[in-house]
Amino acid sequence: MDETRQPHPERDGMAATVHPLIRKLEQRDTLSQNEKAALENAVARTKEFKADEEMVREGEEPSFSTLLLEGWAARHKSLRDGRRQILAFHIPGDFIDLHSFPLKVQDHTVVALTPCKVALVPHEDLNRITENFPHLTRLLWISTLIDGAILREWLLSAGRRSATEHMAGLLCELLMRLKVIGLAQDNSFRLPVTQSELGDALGISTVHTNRVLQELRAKGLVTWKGDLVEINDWTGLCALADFDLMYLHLEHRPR
Amino acid sequence: MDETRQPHPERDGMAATVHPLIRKLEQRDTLSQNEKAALENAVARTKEFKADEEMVREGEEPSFSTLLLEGWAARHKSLRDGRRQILAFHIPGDFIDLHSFPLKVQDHTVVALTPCKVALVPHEDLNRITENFPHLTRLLWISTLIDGAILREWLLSAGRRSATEHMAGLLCELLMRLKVIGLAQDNSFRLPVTQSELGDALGISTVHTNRVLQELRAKGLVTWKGDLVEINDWTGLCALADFDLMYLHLEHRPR
DNA sequence: CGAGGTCTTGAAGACGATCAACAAACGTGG
DNA sequence: CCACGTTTGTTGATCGTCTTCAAGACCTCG
Repeated sequence: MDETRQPHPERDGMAATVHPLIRKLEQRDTLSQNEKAALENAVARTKEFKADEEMVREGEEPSFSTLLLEGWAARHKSLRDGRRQILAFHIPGDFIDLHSFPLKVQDHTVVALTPCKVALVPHEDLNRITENFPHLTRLLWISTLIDGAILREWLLSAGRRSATEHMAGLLCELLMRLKVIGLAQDNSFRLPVTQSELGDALGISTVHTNRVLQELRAKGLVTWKGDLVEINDWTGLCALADFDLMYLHLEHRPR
Repeated sequence: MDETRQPHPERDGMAATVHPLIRKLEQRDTLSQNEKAALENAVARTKEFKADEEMVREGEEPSFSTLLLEGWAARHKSLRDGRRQILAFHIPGDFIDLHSFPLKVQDHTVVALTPCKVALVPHEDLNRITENFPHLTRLLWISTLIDGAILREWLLSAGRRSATEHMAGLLCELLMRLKVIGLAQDNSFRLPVTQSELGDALGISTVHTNRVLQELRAKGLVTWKGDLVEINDWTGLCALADFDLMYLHLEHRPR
């Protein structure tokens, strides 16, 4: 069974927690017990989505934000004629619509790529956090800023990297992000995403996506076994992509 | 003389203020007198840059953030071999590196496209704002989130729009943003940006940029007189670009 | 076992890149 | 104010990456 596609129904009997978010934040700065408790208490309830379900829709004004606990999701926008661009891949620990808290209106759609489990965090609780926990507020702010930093790298890739370089860079990024939350061991991870979806993320056709992946395999950089990706030549992949992980802001420091 | 290239040395004898930022924020929500004063007081000093000077550099850890008061600037990232992507155009009222306040490290460079005047806002003052003005903090947060929303639209354009559609969309966006700060009258504005820079923003070559602009002019959508752009057919331009200004989050509402 | 989705392959064509050259505009110094 | 060099804008020709269309193989799941 595919671990990322099938969430554990009741991992060791405990209720879902904001654990992957805390892990992500603690990668960047230290959290006090109070701050962790404030995050835990902010979760009103959890919810599950099936694959391909829309989790948040463009134009909505949600009264809560959605924290991804298990599964993969993607933000995307489409043009009227159907051309679609994926704007981000999201993994556990990512707030998929935290920006709708200050912004109020959701300006794009988020879809579940696999079955997903999420925590719903009411905006009034987030408001309370901004009133009482300035440091934690900055950390939440940071998590939206890292989304922005990744977006900038994606734009650089879309504009100036070849399709092959772009794909290489995406794989580098995903490995690093998955490692933070413990979903990648060594240099391999599960990527439960179709080639069509990968193409929508790079802004290329499905056919070309297929050829790009073949090229990466032919060069001995990566191996695919089902949805299990193994990076065989990390150095080579980084060199091809001109990958510099600075943009992920993984350093631990006072923020 | 070109108004945007040549900042007024001493506009009616007053010192520079954060006025364009306040104008930008008040477009989205109401500011109290205290909040406006807190912003004004946060400005340590102003500074000027010549055209083509780097205002913030990748890898720096600035102790202040930079608010653009006059002139145009651009964020960009480059690959090792020199391919460059412009990630955003910035106009007065934009915080060009507010994200370096929570993030600490600047992950890309910002360059002055014209002579620029900026206000320097020490991070310790911003910290004080996050401690004492939660609502104002959310508004600052919003300003980084709008940058992110624009970035998502740019990524959609880079990935899925043709070069011509992309250019049309950029012109639509710039007109709307310039109107907010009073730098566009009717449907025309000064665009002190070379075709090479426009190409770096769209991720296309300079030659192709030139041909795209010719196409827009041939279709009667826009007219150029030096750096003065006039949009002759707003509806047509929006239709070509599939432009929807929702992503600019211009609505006034409690945040 | 059949059906629908996903992956793979080939061929033709479009969009945009690159190279090379020239024209126009601009700023600077004489 | 003109002369001159540099930057910016324009044009044509050729080339390459990626798209589109079409079809077939594979694979997973009911």
